[in-house]
Amino acid sequence: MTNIRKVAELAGVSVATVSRTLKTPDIVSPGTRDRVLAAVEQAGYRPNLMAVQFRSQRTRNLVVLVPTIANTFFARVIGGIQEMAQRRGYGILLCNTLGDERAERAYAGMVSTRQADGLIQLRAYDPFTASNGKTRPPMVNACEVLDEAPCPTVKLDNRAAARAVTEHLLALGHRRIGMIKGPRNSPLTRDRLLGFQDALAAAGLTPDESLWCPGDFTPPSGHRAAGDLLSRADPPTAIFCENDEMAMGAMRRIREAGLRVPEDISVAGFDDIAFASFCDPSLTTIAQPAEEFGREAVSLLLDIIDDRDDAADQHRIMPFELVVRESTGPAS
Amino acid sequence: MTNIRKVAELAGVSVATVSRTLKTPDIVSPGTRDRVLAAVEQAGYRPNLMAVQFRSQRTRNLVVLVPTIANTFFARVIGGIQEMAQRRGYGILLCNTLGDERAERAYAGMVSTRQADGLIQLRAYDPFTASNGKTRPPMVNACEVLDEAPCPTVKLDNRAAARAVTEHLLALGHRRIGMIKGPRNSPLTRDRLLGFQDALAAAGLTPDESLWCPGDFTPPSGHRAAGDLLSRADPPTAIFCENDEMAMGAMRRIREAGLRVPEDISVAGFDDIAFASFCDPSLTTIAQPAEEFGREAVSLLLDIIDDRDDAADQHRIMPFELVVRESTGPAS
DNA sequence: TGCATGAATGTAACCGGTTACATTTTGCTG
DNA sequence: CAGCAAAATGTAACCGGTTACATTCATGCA
Repeated sequence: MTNIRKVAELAGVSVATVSRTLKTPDIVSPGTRDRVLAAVEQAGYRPNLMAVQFRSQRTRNLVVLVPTIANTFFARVIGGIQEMAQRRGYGILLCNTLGDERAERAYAGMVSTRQADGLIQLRAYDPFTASNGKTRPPMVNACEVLDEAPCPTVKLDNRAAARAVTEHLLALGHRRIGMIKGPRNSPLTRDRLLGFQDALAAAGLTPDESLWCPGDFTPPSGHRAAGDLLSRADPPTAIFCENDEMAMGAMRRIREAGLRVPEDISVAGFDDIAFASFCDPSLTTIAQPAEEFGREAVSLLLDIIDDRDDAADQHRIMPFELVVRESTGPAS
Repeated sequence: MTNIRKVAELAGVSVATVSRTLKTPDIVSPGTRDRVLAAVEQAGYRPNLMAVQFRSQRTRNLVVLVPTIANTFFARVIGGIQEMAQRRGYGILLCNTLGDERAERAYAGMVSTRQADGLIQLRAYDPFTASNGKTRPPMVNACEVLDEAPCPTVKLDNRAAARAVTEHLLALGHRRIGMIKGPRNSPLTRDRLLGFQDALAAAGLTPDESLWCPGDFTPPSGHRAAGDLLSRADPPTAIFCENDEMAMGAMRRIREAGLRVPEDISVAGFDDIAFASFCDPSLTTIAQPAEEFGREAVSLLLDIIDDRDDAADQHRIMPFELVVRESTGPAS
């Protein structure tokens, strides 16, 4: 392996001069500089970044904990994370946790053990809970956010967005509205449910909890839940799904039952994934700036790492937009 | 920072004993072992992995170059990579390259500079081409594979798979079959096109190149290309899309034209992404073991890294399966 | 010419583990 | 109890950069 000593020897200078030529060329005399650069070229020298990182105690890597990379929305968020990280000179270590807290704590250890400089968590769980009293490693919580997050957060006003969807359905004359929820115990699911109830309450309706079905954000779970709703004696005229993937599954199930969307049943989703505008019928949903979530999370995290004073307590609320497409129509 | 010397002091032993207690506990006497472990506990000691990696010249990280993480198929492949890497004790550094060769070469540098131990490339490009005569860093090329890959590869027999799809369409009586291609210059696109031609030739048909439209594997490009095909004087009765995302876009466009799938036009895709079975109509496609691509790639890469002798020249062909669903039917 | 000053360069400690080799301790046998 | 092998532990070099501090050298001025 060609190291800095070999280059120094080749150029007839000391290792310090080689290091300086590469890091602060202006304090090296032009003659020496050229000689060193020629030697670098000749030896095909690339600095061993492990040594650099070790010396500087900075890896310039960030750990990202993703519940499921298979989820199209998260894929977009990761795209944004990746883009901003690259721009700022950081790499990302992707960890697909499948929501397993033990795995998340293990991955979070990569920050404690200096494999990475910070962590972005896309789920509502603090993997550093158990870390005993020590200073918290740099972390940002985005997308699905803890209520009392001990770190900066980036999230949507899920309650307001869910309310907007529900109000849209109410305005179309729907009164019995089914709900396909996300995983239990999630603040995100809870907030979307609250927004849903807010809208019903504002319209003077009492919510019917028998129309709330559990799901897990995958198309099959939406399919199953919709089947459940359709089998009721008095099925809903509209279904609000907490994400688009479940909405796609639900629409499929409705058609399998011989019913049409939106003529017989309206369906709304959440996230505005790429397929939302290409499926049939195209999906009414809430558009979120997914990539922007990622970019913002990286930005906040690097603020902590470079310890900007005001960085620790930043909480960003990202904008949403109700996108009305073909899957919702007047109540029959 | 608590380091190994602090722990050694606390336990009243040498740093070597601490190191041995953690790495090879069996060669340390039980009494000392307990004392050291207690000190580790008390000090809250976590080994600095940067130091470990630096010393051992192994990062236990792998770089993954992915053309677009937004593509559902790649998301599954990455899932498989991540799973196998984790199982073998490696982390993955994800790089979303968007097909930019300059970026790919830059990321590949992470291996040359020891930020990672190896690289998985999911696109047909060798980011180490320019590296002058040196020994090639460990690399595996998967999914979209170079013809004369200088490393192990994992791929599908794209030609045979495309032929299978086309034969299915021919069997349904289709004679004018449109083709929506992937990006030019891609061996993958070329092979799928060859398989398509193989089937036509075997059926005694002469291919009509005017029915081949360019696309880029995204839904909008499929949408556009389908519009193009429909505007022909004599549009095709079936369209074979080189991936599912374009097929979704194409189906959308067909319905916008007031035509039905498959009654008026059949559509077939490639990849069998999650939505293929949930869209309307569900999509006839080629199922690929996406996660298995990822797992296999990691496996081969680690074989090279641990230099198993026979590792360098392995080429895996993964199985495919034609999945016939609702989007293809008899020619009208 | 002698000396001060600053620029250029060299020397070596350092980061925190690992491990070859040296040294000490333990346990066993005759 | 001597003597030896094996087990346990300690010492210090090492990985490859960075950088504080030391040293050398050139320049300008009195």
